[in-house]
Amino acid sequence: MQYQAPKGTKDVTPKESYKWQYIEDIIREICDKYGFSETRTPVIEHTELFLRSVGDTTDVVQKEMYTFLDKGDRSITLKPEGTAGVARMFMEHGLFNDAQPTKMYYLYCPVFRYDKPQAGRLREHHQFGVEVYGAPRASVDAECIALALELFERVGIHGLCVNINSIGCPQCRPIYNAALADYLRANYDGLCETCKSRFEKNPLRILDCKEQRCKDICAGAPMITDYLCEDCSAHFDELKGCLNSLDISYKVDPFIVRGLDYYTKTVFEIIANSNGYSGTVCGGGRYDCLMEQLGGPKLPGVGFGLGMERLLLTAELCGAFIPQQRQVEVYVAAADAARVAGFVLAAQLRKAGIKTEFDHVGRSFKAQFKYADKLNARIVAILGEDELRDDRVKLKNMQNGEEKSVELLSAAQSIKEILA
RNA sequence: GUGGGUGUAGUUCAGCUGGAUAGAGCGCCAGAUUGUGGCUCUGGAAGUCGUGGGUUCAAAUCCCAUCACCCACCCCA
Repeated sequence: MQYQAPKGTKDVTPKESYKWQYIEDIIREICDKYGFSETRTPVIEHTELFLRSVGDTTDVVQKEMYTFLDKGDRSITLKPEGTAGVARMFMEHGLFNDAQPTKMYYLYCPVFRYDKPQAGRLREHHQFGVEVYGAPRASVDAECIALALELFERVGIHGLCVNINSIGCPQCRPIYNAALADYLRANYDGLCETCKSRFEKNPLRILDCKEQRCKDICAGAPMITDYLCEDCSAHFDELKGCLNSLDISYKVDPFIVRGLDYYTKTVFEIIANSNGYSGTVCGGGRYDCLMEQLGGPKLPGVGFGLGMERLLLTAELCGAFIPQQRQVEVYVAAADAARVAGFVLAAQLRKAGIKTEFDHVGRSFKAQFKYADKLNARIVAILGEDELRDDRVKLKNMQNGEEKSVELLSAAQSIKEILA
């Protein structure tokens, strides 16, 4: 084949789009129930927005962004995550002037990261995410987690782990960072090479290292949870209390450090451990300083992002049943002499709200039947020369084989009776 | 970005210690069944053997490069 989709991108073929639609429908329904409204923001943003929000020392910004100059010499970036764009939209439209909180979600939002692709990790993937601004209490944090869990449950994904942590705020984190740096400096020689370089840029990231020697060192490192200020500590306690009250089981994992700089206080990850794919299927947290950092008012925020491709992959590995939504209700099979009449009948049935299919290939009468069967049509409306002459149509129920002849004019009514 | 594996019909794969017209299942099309599907049987279409180069009398098979996918690391959704 001469052309193929660019590396790390994936087509959704017409055979599988129903899976996406199924999940999207569930998402809309749940978000609506929780009081979230959909928002849509551009695929491109000014590069500066991501430098200021995601953070210019993060891997995402440093090596994974699709950045280019447009014809007006503006530096433009394909969005690598969903939060920054929504924050920008929120400020640009002065939504902070409305009664708060503002609860928003985005769906099928394309996200780009220049990374080495593998299963569940693409260069272009699609996110569903939730953003709440103007709600400082930890109950929203818990509400977001509950929303995500409800989605997973509805889709049929089980065996999930909720890991939470608090990474403090500008008050307490510097104190912790200093303590961590002191500890790591004392153990510097034992760290792996990448961690040695991390030490200068972002020592927090070392906690996330998968190398055993670094893990061993980190096991004895000071814990952020011991350094939280009163406010952060109370917030973290409130979150745990809220999760407990909803019977959501979770694990406090002091080693969760998110890769995006805007997080404060709550961070969480939902991990799938299904046979085959195991990894983060949802990640999020609180970003109380983001809005201010971007030059807006001081307004707390919280949310999460969730990769749709990973969600779908995990659902399939869990053996989740995803119903095929469309089913042909009537296939109009017409003999050659009755083609025009059949074409018109199909149009009339559709007008009556019946899902109808008609032959546009020029198949033989018999082949039309075979094809109707392949489409899983529930009824075949037969228009032969006899029927055409008598202004009638024969309806065959494909499940039980029963046939009955009805007047052409009352076909829609008769079909509805059979379908009911 | 680092290391490893794999690329053969639409699809899943066989063939690979070099040898003649490159195979199978499923799918697709047609017929058996001259107005009636599923099952069965018969036939058919469909492949630059990922791409480019090299070795050789001869390459799907060996070598090199390249592209893509998969796995691990990194990072993340």
